[in-house]
Formats: sequence, C-alpha cells, structure tokens
Amino acid sequence: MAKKGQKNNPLELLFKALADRTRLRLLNLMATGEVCVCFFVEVLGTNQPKISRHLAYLRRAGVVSARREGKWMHYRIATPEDERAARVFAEVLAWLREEPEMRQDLARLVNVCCAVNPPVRLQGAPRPPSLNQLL
Amino acid sequence: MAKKGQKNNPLELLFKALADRTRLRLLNLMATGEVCVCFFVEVLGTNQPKISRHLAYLRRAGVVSARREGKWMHYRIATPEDERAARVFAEVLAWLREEPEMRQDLARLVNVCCAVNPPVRLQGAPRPPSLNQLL
DNA sequence: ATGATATATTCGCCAAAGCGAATGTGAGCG
DNA sequence: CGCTCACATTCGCTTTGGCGAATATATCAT
Repeated sequence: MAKKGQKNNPLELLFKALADRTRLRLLNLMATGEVCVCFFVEVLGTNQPKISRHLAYLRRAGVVSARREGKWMHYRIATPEDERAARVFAEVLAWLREEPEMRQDLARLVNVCCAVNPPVRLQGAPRPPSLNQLL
Repeated sequence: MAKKGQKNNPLELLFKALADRTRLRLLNLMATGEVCVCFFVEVLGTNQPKISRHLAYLRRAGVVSARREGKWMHYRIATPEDERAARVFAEVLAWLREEPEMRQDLARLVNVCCAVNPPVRLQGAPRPPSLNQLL
C-alpha cells in the first residue's frame, strides 16, 4: 500500500497552478480584490464549468480562497505565508499586468461592472468591491 | 487541418518549465554557473536519460542553454530578456536556495567536486567553473 | 414543495508529460 | 577502423490535466 504520495511541496504546487493560461487570466482578474464567478465567466467568455474547474484547481493549490455570499461565490488571491513565496507571487502578478491580453481582461471587467445595461446574467450580481471605488 | 498551435507565450512556457521538481533541482544546481551533465546525474542520483530529458525540456522552454566541450555538455541558466521575467526568475532561484533539499543538492555538488576520490564516473569530468573558486 | 439561478462535480475523450529500458549519436582514443 | 565514454532520443506504458456536455448541489423566491 505504499502511496505514491504527492511530494507536491508549495513550490511545485504554485508553479503547476501557474502553468495554464486560463488560470493566469483568473489570477490577474483577482489581483485587485475578490471577484464573483459570474464575472469570470463573462470576462473570459468561456463556459462556466471550465471556470469552476480552474478555480477548484487554484484552490487545491492553495493559491486562492473562496467565500460564499448567498448564491454567489467570491474568489480572492490567498497570499502565501512564506515571504519568498509571497514575493515571487507578487512579481508574477506584476508581470501579468503587462501582458496585452491581461490588460484587455481587466478593461472588460471594469466595463462590465460599470455598464449601465449589464448583461442579463450579471443583473443582481455583487460587484467586485475593489472596483466600486472606480464608479 | 487547423493547427492546435502552441499558444505558449513566454509566461506559460516558463511556468510549465518550473512545474516539476526534477527541473527545479537542476535549475538550482545551475544557479551559480554552468554545470556538466554528469554532475547532475551524480548529485540527483537518478538515471541519465531522465536528466537529459528534463534538460531538453528546459532548453525547449528557453530557460537554459547548452555548450559542448569535447564529449561533455555544460548547461547554464539563460536569463530571460524581458525584465519582468528576469526578476521573477531571479526570485524563484532565491526561493529555491532556501529549500532543504535544494541546499542538500548544492552541498552534494560541492562535495563531489572537492572530493579527493571522486566517483569513477567523474574522474576526468570538467568541474563547474563557479565551484573552482571554492577549492 | 417547485422552480429558477449560481456554481460545482462527474463523465468520456484526448493530448501532454513523466518514467524506465533500450537504442542512437557524436567525440576521443587505440 | 572499432571501441568506449558522455549524452541524447525513442519506445511503450501510465498518470495528469484539459475540454465540452451532462448532471448534481446549494441558495433563494414564489
């Protein structure tokens, strides 16, 4: 019964989490604060199960945490305890912010939040708190 | 026939390269300078094809470069051109240096290099230049 | 309870990637 | 030339992970 055992220490866990474009885009959107799942779906323009699966992956990797609010789920970045890890993570987020697609994503998120006529899907959705100050 | 096309921009490429413990150990050993393949094999204590495969992976990802010297191959870290990428990479290496197993690896590398009776396998092998100053 | 909404999980399917074992290649030496 | 050493690549095999489609769960409203 000797287990294969996940040798996955925080290091590998983090990098595996970062090794996918969808997950990087999600993290980028969470960079300024917690975001509701429906916004991810809207901004990334993909189906919802895909988003949920990647969010689950990120959570298993300890990179994000989730909070429930009624029927909505909010995800936020979970800053690593280890100082080195936190610095690497912060650098990565800063790097992301410079990529064109990531900037577009952020722009779309802001647009969708501030829209006078938001998509039906987002009618009653709780807006990302960090963006409220932009309104 | 539409190609899947590797969307792999430098970002994902780097993180995929980092998402494996063996590769992280290799990078850690190269942190101070170029190292010959035979030392990797000796220090990590695994078979040679495995090492070569991971080195090939790192090279495809643009993270390391190789130099031939007679029958020996030396690998070194290829610092990314992009400034952000370089900073992230440097932070990662610094982080690695703090992990116990990584320190052990480095210690073994030094030991093997300075040994009066090195393993047969390494008799004529060119030592990592960066370690010569330690002798 | 019924239904609607928001999110999560499961199910096949397929591609990427890790492994050990075997084999290929290229350089130096007799 | 042929042999050996250092390294690279290939071959099955297994695991991981990504995907869309379908289904399950949780919360709220009626």
